[in-house]
Amino acid sequence: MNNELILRNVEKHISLNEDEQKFFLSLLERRVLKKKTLFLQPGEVCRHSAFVVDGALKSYTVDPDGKEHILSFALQDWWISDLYSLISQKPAILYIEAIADAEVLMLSRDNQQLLFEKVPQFERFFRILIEKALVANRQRLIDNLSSTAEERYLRFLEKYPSVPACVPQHNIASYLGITPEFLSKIRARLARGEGKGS
Amino acid sequence: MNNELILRNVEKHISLNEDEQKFFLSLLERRVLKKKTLFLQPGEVCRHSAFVVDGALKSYTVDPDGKEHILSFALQDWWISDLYSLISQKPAILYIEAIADAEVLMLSRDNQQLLFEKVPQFERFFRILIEKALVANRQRLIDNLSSTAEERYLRFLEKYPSVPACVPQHNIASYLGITPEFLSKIRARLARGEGKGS
DNA sequence: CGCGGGTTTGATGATGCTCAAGCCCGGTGG
DNA sequence: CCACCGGGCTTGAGCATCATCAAACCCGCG
Repeated sequence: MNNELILRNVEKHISLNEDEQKFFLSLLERRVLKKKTLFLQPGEVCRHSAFVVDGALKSYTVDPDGKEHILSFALQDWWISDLYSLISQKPAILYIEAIADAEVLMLSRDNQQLLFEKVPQFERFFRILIEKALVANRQRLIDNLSSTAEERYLRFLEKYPSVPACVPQHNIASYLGITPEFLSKIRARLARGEGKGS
Repeated sequence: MNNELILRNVEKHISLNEDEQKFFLSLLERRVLKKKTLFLQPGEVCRHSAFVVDGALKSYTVDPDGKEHILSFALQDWWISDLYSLISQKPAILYIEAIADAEVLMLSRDNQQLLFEKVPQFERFFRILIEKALVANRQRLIDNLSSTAEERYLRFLEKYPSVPACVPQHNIASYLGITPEFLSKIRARLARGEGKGS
């Protein structure tokens, strides 16, 4: 059953009794997204966090030259949203889009407030989500400042081993901040067993 | 008077009556930091946010090769802390250090809680600080993914025109993710009036 | 004066981009 | 069933960006 997934996700950090579980589930809205459907786009205000039950999403910006820069992926069992727009209720700058057909559970900002009032533990839960977002962002910045593309790619594989299966290569390149061609060459080199120099 | 500065800083986003101002000020702790003094180091739990009354600080990590990577500067009228450690009360990974002799006003996590109870507006104020941190981080990631060092440097000058006066060049290079030598070359090129090509 | 740090300059080489072509492979229409 | 796309991945040649190393310079300070 679908709801098991999100309950287990939440119960990684807090524990709920049966009533709390039911109440939480009652606040969620299910939505199916076909590949390439936009869940959010710049200008809109982000009113929901989304929990991915199945499929894959990405969040990204498009720069003045029309190039796409991916900020995050979200596969099964991950949360995704534009945290900035969600918190501030100002217009988003990000796109959030389905990479593959997907199914998500949406929690609106209003329902989240209700949840906080009735089950204060959730304050803790979502605080932890923000912490993780902050840390991930910071770590990624440091990686970009200090490592080569090959190192970043290897670290990416360690950290998100399940991503490459669901996500086209050129999206991973965009996430790493390199061109698809160059990622391809890195992979070729690694496949030949060369870390870097023969 | 020193306290005027922080009051005006806070009142950019919320407005306080006289009692609230006094209460707020009573929770702050003044501290003077000599150049090169550490305000926070990895392993410690970050218990304070710091408002810079005067001088300059930086936050950074040191990678396995011993290279320093600067995450943020803080000059007069800025806040600085390790947001992750502060929120989660887990050990920090960052250093925070005085670049020049500095004077800060510290707000401890406990006093911050008191403040939230007595003057709930401050919830809003600190939420705005987190939003800004998130946005700045995101924007910087995108810049690093999409722009050359020269573009990043120019954008840095626009965004923080007052920083170069207080901060040694090699620190700016570290912030931008390039070597001091290369930053020097960029500056030479720009000084010659060449944006890039003759 | 001499020392030490930060910045500059130059030569050389690695890293990553651009452009252009080829390949693989799953659809789609005849 | 096959021919033909078209999108994504790969390959290669040539070029821009940026790092490394070493030396010189500049300047404040003991």
